[in-house]
Amino acid sequence: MARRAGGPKKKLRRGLWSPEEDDKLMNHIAKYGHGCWSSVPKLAGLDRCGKSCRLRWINYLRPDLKRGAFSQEEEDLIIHLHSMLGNKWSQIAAQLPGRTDNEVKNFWNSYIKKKLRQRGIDPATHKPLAEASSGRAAAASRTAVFSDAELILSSTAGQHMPPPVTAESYVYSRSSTDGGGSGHACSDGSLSLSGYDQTADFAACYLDPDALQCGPSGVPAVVLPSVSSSSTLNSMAGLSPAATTTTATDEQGNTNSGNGFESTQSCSATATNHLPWLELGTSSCGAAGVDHYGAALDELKWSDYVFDGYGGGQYQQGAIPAGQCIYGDSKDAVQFVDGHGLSTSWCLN
DNA sequence: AACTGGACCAACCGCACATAT
DNA sequence: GATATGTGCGGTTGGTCCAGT
Repeated sequence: MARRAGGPKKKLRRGLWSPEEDDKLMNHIAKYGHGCWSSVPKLAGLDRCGKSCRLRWINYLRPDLKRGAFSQEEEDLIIHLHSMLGNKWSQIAAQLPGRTDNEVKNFWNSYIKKKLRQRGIDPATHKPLAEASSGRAAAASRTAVFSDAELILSSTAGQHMPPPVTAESYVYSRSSTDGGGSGHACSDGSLSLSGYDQTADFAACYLDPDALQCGPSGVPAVVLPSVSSSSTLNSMAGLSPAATTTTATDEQGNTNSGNGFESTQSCSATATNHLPWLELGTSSCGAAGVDHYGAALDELKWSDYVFDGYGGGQYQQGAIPAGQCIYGDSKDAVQFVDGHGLSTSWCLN
C-alpha cells in the first residue's frame, strides 16, 4: 500500500448521500473500479472519506444488491446461521446473495430478535428464555457462537485443520477419527453434532436430531468469502479479467464463477436448489472433491473456513422435517437461488 | 393538527488486522 | 521492528417515518 502524502485536511461531508453523490460514485466505480478506497473520493470528486464511499457502495450502490423485504427462507437461514456463527454478520450475509451485513444486522436487531423473544427464545443464545436467563453466565461459554479458531473445516484428511477446539465452546466435533465418542463417524470424515453433549438442550430444542446424523452427503466444508472483498468489488466493476465474476455455464450445465473458486461444478452435478457453500467439499465428491479445492482453500484465511453442522448435509428443500423448527412458522427448509437465479454462482453474485 | 414514542435503517465510530514503507 | 495507511467488521447512533394519543 502506498502511503499518502500528507496535506491539509479538507472538511468532509457526512450524513446521508445525495443522488448526485451516488451518481458520482457509481460512475467512477463503473469506469475505474474502486481501486484504493481512500483515493476514490478524490478521483470521483466527492467530499467524502474513502471509508464512507466504500460503505455506500457495499451497502447501497452495488448493482447486485437485492433490495426489499427478507423472505421467510432468508429469515430462517439468518436464524440458523446466527445460531452457529453468532454476530458474524459478514459471514451470515455472505450466504445471502444480494444482502449486506448491515442489512442482515438491522433485520436481526429490528425484527428477528423481537420475534424470537416473543416465542420465548433468547436471541443471543438461541435457548429458551427462562433457561437462558437463569444460566446465562454458564451458557456464555456454551453458546453456539464460535471464535474463528473454533470454526472447523471439514476435510477428509483434516489437512487444513487449524487450531484445537476448546472443550467448553466446542459444539461440532470432527468425527471421523477422533474416537472420542463425541461425534458421529461419518464415512467421509466429515462432521456431526453428537459432540454436542454439553449443549444437548440447545440441540434438542433447536435442531432436528435426525438431521444431525451424517446424511448421505455428509457435512461439507464451508467457505465464506466476504462479499465485500476487494477482488469482488473490483471484479464487479469489471476491472480484473483474472477475477471476472461473470457466471458461466459449463458444458455440464453447471455454473462457474471465475474468482479462483472453480467451485462446485465437479462436485455437484445436481447443484440446483442447494445452498451454494454447502456444495464445497461435500462428500458426494469425496476426497477428490476436497482436493479439488485445496489450493484455493489454502489461500483463504482460517476465519473463512467454517463448518456447517446443521442438517448433516445440504440445506435444501425437505432437509428439515416439518415441525422440527423451534421457530414455528418457518418453512421446512430453504431453497436457495442467488441473484442470478443460479444456485452455483455463489461466490461473487 | 400537534405531539410522542417506537420501529426501521443508513451511516458513522472504533477497533483489529494486513500490508507497505 | 516500528510506524503509517488501508480495509473490513461489529456495535452504535441519529434521522426519518408512522401509528397512536
